Amino acid sequence: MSNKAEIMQQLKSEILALNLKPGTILSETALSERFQISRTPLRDVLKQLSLESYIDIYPKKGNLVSFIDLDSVEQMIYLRSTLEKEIIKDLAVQMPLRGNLELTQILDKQQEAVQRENAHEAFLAWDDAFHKTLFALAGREFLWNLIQQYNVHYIRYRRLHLLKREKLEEIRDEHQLMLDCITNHNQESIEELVHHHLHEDINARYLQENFADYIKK
Amino acid sequence: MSNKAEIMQQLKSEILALNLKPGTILSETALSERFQISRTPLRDVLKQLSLESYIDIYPKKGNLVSFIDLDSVEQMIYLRSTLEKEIIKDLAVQMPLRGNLELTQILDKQQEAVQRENAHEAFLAWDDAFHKTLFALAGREFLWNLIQQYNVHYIRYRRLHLLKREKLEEIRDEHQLMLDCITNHNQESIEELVHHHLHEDINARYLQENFADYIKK
DNA sequence: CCGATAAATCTTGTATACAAGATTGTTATT
DNA sequence: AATAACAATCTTGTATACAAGATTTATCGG
Repeated sequence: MSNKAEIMQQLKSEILALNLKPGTILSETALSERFQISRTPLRDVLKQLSLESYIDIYPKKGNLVSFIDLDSVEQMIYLRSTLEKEIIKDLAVQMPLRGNLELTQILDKQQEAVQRENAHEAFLAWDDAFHKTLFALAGREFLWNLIQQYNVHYIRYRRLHLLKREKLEEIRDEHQLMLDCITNHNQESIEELVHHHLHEDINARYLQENFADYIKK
Repeated sequence: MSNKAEIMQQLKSEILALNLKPGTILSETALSERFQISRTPLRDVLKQLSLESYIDIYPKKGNLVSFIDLDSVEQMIYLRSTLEKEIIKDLAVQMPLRGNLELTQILDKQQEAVQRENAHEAFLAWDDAFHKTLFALAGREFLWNLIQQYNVHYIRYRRLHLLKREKLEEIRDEHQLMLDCITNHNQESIEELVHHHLHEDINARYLQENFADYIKK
């Protein structure tokens, strides 16, 4: 572990996995000892992390792992919901041939994860893969990547929800319904479907009560 | 002119105004002499400029003002169009009381700019103000700011179009129509209106022919 | 003259010493 | 004991010397 890209990836994944909890101090000197590298390249990494909202830099005071910003979460859900409605409607008009196969394979893997115990991580990964593939098939990978750069708060928010199996099944089934709409060229139900799919599990109160010290006030 | 924020603002505005042309080399030593500051803080500025696509950093080679990426322009227009359809529909359902006055005042100023000669800059500024205010009234300033961080290519693209007066009048009139839809709670025409408004002046060929050396290949 | 190789000179990347602000702890005074 | 002033020690911010890669120039051989 020595170059900047690796260090950044490492810190990002620790923050997203909540191993580095919101509020944790990331001091330059401590990190430079941990990664055996000088402060200068480390500052590059921290600068980028702050631009992507992983950390907050307080000049001459220190760097804190950012608290989860529920407003940001709501805004990103609105953005994703709006965009995905449009993208899925586009796909219902025309989709690349390979699309049906790719999406079906992902749904199979996700179904597998629903059945397994302790497969929460895998489930979320296949969930992401499904949505990312929708963007890609519509030629909107650019916008998927743009969203990812602002998704720290949303990703951590979602990870804190431990969803019951029935909920996982519902999510997976809704994916199936989306694919059905696309293949049947049925634009009618898409808006409501996508809106429900992305807004359903907003439960700010649950987080406020159980993880108050992770949340931005 | 000495602190980092000022330097960044200065470089951003020179790039957006195309005073710094795409492809121009921004060497650290040259900039450090110009701004009378050492390379370290300058590198912070350049890092951020690259993350917002103002420049491209080629490691150990140099920093170039980025070429205008027409794909990015198209993607951002799709994003804005999709979002603004939703936002204006939201406003047609409910808008803060102050909204009507604020938007009307902006439209007046923009009308003034249409009449004046050589008011192209002012026209574009009021155009931006109108759209920004729509976002703000809908409680979506967060998303407006997000878009701005990826707008280098779109802003420069739009600036290269020298629009005729008839075109300016059309743009301004469409703004008026949008406001009418909102106040009349008329959701019907919004989709088509917004789509036409943002997609109309895509004329990649014009740029390709007249500013080929500004465009990313 | 042409081409290849090497050297000089660009560029940015990294390490580190020092500057300066913020916080903490201590001490003196009431 | 409480408070104010000061000092020590944290933190990050900046300047600069040096390292290392990339490019250009020069030199030498054919």
